[in-house]
Amino acid sequence: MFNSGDIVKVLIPNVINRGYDYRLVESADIGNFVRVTVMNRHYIGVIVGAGDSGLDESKIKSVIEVSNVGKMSKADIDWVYKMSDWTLMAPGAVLRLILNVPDAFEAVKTEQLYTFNFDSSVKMTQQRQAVSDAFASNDNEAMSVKDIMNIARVSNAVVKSMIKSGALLSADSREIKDNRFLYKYFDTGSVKLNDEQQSAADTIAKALSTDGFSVHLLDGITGSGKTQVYFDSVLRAYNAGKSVLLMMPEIALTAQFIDRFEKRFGAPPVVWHSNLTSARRRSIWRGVACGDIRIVVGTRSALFLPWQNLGLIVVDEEHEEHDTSYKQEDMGNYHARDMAILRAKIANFPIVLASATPSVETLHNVALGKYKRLRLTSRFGGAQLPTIETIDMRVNRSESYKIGDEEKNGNLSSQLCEAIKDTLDNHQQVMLFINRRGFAPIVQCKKCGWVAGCPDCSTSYNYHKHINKLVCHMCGRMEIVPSVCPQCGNNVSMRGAGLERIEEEVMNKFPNARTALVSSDTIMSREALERLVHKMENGEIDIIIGTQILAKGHHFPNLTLVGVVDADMGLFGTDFRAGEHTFQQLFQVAGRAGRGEFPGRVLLQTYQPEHPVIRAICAGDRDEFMASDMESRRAAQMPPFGQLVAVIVEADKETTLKKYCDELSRNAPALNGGKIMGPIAAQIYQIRNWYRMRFLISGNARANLQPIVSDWIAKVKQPANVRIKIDVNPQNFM
DNA sequence: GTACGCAGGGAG
DNA sequence: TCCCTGCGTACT
Repeated sequence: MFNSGDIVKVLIPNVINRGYDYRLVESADIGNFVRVTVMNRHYIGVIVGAGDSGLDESKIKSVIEVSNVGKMSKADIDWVYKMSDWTLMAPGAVLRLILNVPDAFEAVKTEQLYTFNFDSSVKMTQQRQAVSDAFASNDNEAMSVKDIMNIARVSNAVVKSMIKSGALLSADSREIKDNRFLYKYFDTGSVKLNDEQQSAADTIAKALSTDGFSVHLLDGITGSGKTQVYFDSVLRAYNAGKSVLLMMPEIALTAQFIDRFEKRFGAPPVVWHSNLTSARRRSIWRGVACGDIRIVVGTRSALFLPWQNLGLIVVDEEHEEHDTSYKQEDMGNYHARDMAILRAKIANFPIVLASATPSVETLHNVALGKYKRLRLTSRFGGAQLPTIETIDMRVNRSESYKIGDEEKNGNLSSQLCEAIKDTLDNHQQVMLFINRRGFAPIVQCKKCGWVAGCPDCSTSYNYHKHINKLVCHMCGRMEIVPSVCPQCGNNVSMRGAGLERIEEEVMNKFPNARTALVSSDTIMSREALERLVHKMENGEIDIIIGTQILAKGHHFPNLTLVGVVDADMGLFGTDFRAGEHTFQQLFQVAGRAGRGEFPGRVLLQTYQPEHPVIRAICAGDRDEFMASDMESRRAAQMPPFGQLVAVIVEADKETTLKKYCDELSRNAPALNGGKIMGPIAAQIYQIRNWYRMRFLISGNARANLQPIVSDWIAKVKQPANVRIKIDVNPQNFM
C-alpha cells in the first residue's frame, strides 16, 4: 500500500514503455488503475511497484486520479512482465492488450443510438444484411453509427441510407445498466456423463481441489463429449469461488453452443468476441475487473480481460487457425495457448486443452509427462467414422465442361462426380472443400505471360467473380479487371481454381442441385454462418462448397460425402509445420462426413497419393502420423526439439533495408549450439509497399534465445523507417 | 507510439 | 527570410 506523496512506478500502455514514476496525491496499491499524463496526454496506466527511476523530484509529475474501476491482479502484472520476456514486446505493449477498452474508464458519452427495425420491408443487400447481423449478435441493443460501421464493416453511407429508409430506428441515448451480465450458475442436472467422461472429469476435479498448476489434454474426436467434461470442471471452479475463462475459436461460438451452456448451467454465458458494441465491451470489462463476472466464454482476446481470482482456463481447440487473409494481426506475435498456460502457471491453477487434433508441441509435452492426457474414445450416438479414399489425379483427369460454346477445364474428376451424383440420388448432402477464396488465383496474359500483381505486395492478384474485381489477399487492395493485357494487348485468362470456379463447375454439371458457397467473402458474421447451417440442417442445400471455415465443428447428419478438391495444396508449404497443418485440416474436414445414421465417405483428389500425410489421413491414424512427424522434427532439430525466433526487418526503401540488415549481420552474436540464418527475403517480400527481410535464429530446446536476440537488436542502432518484428516460436513464416 | 525541435532546401 | 519536410530524440 502506498500513501499520498509516495513515488510509484506506473506502466503505461500504448508506449514502448517499461514504466514511468509518478507522485501519488492519495493512497493506492499495486494493481490500481491510475490516470496520468505523458507529454501532456492522458493515459490510463497501472501501478506496478515503487518508483525507482532516481529522477529529480521536480521532473516527476503527479497522478491525476486513482480509478475505482477494479484492480489488476498481482498475477496479471507478473504475467505482463513474463510475456514481455517471452515475446520481446515491451511491457507497455503487452499491457495494451489488457487495457484495450479505452472507454472503460470514461463516463458514458451521449451519442445518438439506433436499433434495428426487423419489421422493415427495405430491400436487403449484403451490406444491409451485415448491419442486421451486427444487431442480431448483440440482441438488438442500441448502437451508435460508429459501432454499426465497425461491427458490420460497412460505410457511413450504408448506415445513413438505412436510417433514412426506416430500417434503423432512433433510440434514446441511455446509460447502460451494468447489471445485465450478472448471471447465477448452477448445475441443472440435465447431463449424465458416461464412465469415460466421468473419469476425465474426476481427474480435473482432483487437480482443481489441490490448487496447483497442471495441464490436461482432453483428447477426443468431435462428438466424443469433451464439452460436457470441461463444463463439469467449469462449474466446480465457479462453485469454489474462482473465475473461469473458456477460450474457443470465434467460429465455434454458436447459438448451439450457448444453448448447451444454458441448459447445463441455467443461464447463458457472458460472451466476449470481436464484434461487441463498445457499451457491451465496457460493461463486461468492468464486470470482470470488479469480480462480478466470473465466467466468460470468448475468443483468445478474452485472455486479456482484467481477471480477478482466475482459477481455471479451458482452451477448446488449441490450434486456432490463423486467418491468413488481410485481417490485421490483432495483437502482435503471441500464441494464445502458450500465454494461457503461462497465466495458469503464474497463478498456480489447472488448465485444460480440449482438442480433436492436438498440436505436435502438445503431444510432445504429453510424451515428456508435462501434460496429462485424458482420452475420450467413444463417438456419441455410435456414429461410424467415414471411409477415406484417394483419387489419383495423375490417372483420373478431371472432366471438362461447357459454358455456351466455350470448353472449360474442370477440376472435378469423373469419380468424384459420380460419387456426387449417387449421393444426390440418395437425397443426401455433399460438401466440397477447397481452401482458396475467389474464382482464380492467377490472372495472366496467354501470350506474353504477364501476371496481374498487387503493386504494394509481392503477390499476384486473385480474381473474384461475384464482385468482378481483382483482390489482393495480402492487403485487401482491389482493382478493376483489365480487359486486355496492359503489356501486349492480348487477352488475359483466369488460371487456377478457387471456390467460385468450383461452384461454376458444379452448377454446370449438376444444374438441379441447390448449392451454397461458404468463405469469409460470403459469410461476414456468425449470424450469416448460422443461417447457412440452418438451411443445411433443413435440407435446403444439396452441395455446400467452402473453405476451411467449413472444417470446424458443425454437425450435419445428412452429409455423407466430403470431396477435397485439392488435397495437395498444403503439402508444398516450405515450413516444417506444413505437414501437420495439412493433416489437421484434412482430418477435421473428413470428420464432417457421416455424423448421422448413414456412413460417410471422403474422397481426396491428389497428385501424390503416396505422400505420408495423405496415407495417414486415409488410414485415419492420427497418432501414427504425429509420431512420424515428430521424428522428422527431431532429426531436423525443429520445434519442439529446437527453438526458433524469426526477426523480420521491414523498411519502406530497399536501400535502407539492405544497409540495416548488413549492419545486423556484421553484429550477429556467436551462438552456442545454434545459428543465425539470413538475412533472406521474407516469404512475402513486399506487403503494403514495405520491403521485408528475415533472419531466423535457431537453438536447442533448452537455449534461452530471447536475451541473445534482444541484446543483438539493441546493439545495432535502428534508423527511422525501419520496423522490426520479432516472432518467438513463429507459427508461420510470412 | 507520438510530439517536438532542429537542420537543410526550395520558393518568394 | 519563411516554411515545409525529414529525421532524431525523449517522454517520468
